[in-house]
Amino acid sequence: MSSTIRDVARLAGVSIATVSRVVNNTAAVAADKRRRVEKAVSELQYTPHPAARSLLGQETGGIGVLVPFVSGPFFSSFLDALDNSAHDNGYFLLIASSHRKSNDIASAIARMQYRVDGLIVMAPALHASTIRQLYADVPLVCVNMPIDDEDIPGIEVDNYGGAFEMTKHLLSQRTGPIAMVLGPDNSQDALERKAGFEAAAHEYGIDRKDIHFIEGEFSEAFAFERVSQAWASGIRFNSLFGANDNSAVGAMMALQSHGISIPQDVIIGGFDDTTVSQYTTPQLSSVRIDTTKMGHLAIQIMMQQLGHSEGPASNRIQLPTKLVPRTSTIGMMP
Amino acid sequence: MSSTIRDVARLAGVSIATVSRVVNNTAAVAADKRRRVEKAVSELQYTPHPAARSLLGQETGGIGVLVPFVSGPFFSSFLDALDNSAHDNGYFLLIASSHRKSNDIASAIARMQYRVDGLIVMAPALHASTIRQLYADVPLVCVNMPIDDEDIPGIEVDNYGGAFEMTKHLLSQRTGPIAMVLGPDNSQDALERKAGFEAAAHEYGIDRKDIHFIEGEFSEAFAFERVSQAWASGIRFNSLFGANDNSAVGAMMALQSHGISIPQDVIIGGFDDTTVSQYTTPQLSSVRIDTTKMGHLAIQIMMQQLGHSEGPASNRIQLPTKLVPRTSTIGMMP
DNA sequence: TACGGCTTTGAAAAGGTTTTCAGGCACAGT
DNA sequence: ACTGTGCCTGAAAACCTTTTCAAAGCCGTA
Repeated sequence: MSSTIRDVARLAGVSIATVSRVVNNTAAVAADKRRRVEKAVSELQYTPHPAARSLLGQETGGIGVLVPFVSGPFFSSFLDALDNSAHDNGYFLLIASSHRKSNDIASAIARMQYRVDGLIVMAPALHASTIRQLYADVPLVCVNMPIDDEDIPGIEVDNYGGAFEMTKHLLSQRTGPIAMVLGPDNSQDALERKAGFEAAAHEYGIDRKDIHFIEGEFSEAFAFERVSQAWASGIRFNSLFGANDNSAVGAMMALQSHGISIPQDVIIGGFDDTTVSQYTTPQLSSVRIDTTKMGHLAIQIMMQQLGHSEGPASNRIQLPTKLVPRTSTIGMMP
Repeated sequence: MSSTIRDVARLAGVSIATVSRVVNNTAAVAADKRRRVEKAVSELQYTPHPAARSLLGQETGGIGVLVPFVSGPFFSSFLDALDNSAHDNGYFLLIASSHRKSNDIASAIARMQYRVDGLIVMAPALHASTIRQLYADVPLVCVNMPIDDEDIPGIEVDNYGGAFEMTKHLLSQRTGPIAMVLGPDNSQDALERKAGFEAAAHEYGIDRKDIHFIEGEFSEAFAFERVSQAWASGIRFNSLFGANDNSAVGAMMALQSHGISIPQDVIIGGFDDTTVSQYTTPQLSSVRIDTTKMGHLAIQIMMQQLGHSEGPASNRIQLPTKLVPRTSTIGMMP
């Protein structure tokens, strides 16, 4: 069915070495032979077998990507950016999701052995050095996760700063008791957001007993339930910060179902600025992470690691976040 | 760094053939040698080089996936299901997006040559036989696109039926002039939805001059603009069907910005039942496609093609759609 | 004419694995 | 003791490509 370099050589009346030279444009070949080879290549629709190439230690042309989930607006727009940039650089993506379970990560990485030229990993519950240990032979770029090794390049999101800014925004609109729906506690980004929240609350002099933490796991349903419980059990607050948009939306629904008006009674802010935040009523204020830029940067750093380009000056980038105020936090001061 | 089958053989004091037999469990091996080999394997952390395997015509363990976009709730939840099922079957995914441009599809497929054991393609603008031609050597499963070859397995979404049902729903709530925001006209699914819409409108005896088509391209912004224009230019209708949720939401925003109340003045239905439909005000009625099931089925059919399992009885499946009525279509009869 | 240097070419090795083929060995049956 | 049978094992071929090495051809110069 498919033709090999031998078939091409035979048809063109040259040696396979010459065919290889023409195909890869790697050395001078006489004009007439070059033409004959090119003709044979297109006639036979010859494509070099990538396995043979990578067996010789050549590049595979693949970049492995590990994310907690494939779906969801946050991850999928990151993947989209990754896909675009990779494609532009002549690479393709091998994608695997871990669903936040770390044993899946190990097996996914094992399966990528020898198949990729580099690895882009987002695993908020793991440390970069753990990943590096799992697959040491290949350039690694860590995104949005704790990077505990100087030498591992990566992109860190300013979760702390974003949460700090959002919390300040909330408290500047409405002071008094405040609540936060947390994220999963093995998740570094969730912890950083919590820290930013706390710092801002302290800066505003909010009394410790007026700071309420509500458990969450980055999901709308869970947040709905826990916030509902909290409110029913008498916990009161003037403003609420959700560790991500899902949690904030769940909280909004829960409070509204208790007859609370947003933003008149309670103001709410989220994190990630996913698509939904524009469609809730009121529209949800959030903290934007530029996932597209994050994807482009990740590939850019990877290309640099692979020696294909100059890349950014440093291979350790802090990605800023941006407060996006909407109607869920715009209310009158009491 | 990484060890080869030769290193294992040397350490265990056997031939490489024996190592291969132990690793693949492909023939009887004396108990003591087996143990020695296993010890050596774990000591050296030996993993067979996939390139060498696939060079021998073995399976690569990869499945290529081609989708128009990676992001967006519809595609990403499909990808998520694909990823889960593939992982369960020991396969990993090579993902590429075409961004609806067909030349990208050709190059993406070319890049997957020899790297995958099968191809799952969703390319609503292309025909299955075109894809087959592009890469003939490998099992193909086509999803949500026109399948013009008896022998190509695939999953067809009942776009016609879904649109028919939604349109009937709309007209049963509110008769009279009706509009539809179309999809891109090279997109088979968009055309089927249009056909279903027309059929239902005719069945309800709606006069041809009371059926308005508004251009669209499956995007919210585009729909917003065109619907706004249409309304401004005096076109009137009691109900509107968006070829997908994005278009329906765009239309809703446009009409609301003209002071029209949904559902009091105009009722609106969409298609795809993406996440946003639950967050708009009013909530958007839509037609659900079970993307998770779609992904599972696609892998199931692929496994069957690869001879790994029985799979469903037929490898040509019509995936039903389901009407999900919400508040955007619940209004009083005039 | 002879020789050095340059360009172009092909033969062959290497890369890591699976699989075929044939040989070796032990054991049972005669 | 000899043969047949069956199980284990290792050598070697095959998969497809890139790259090194050496040879061959050609040109110009001494």
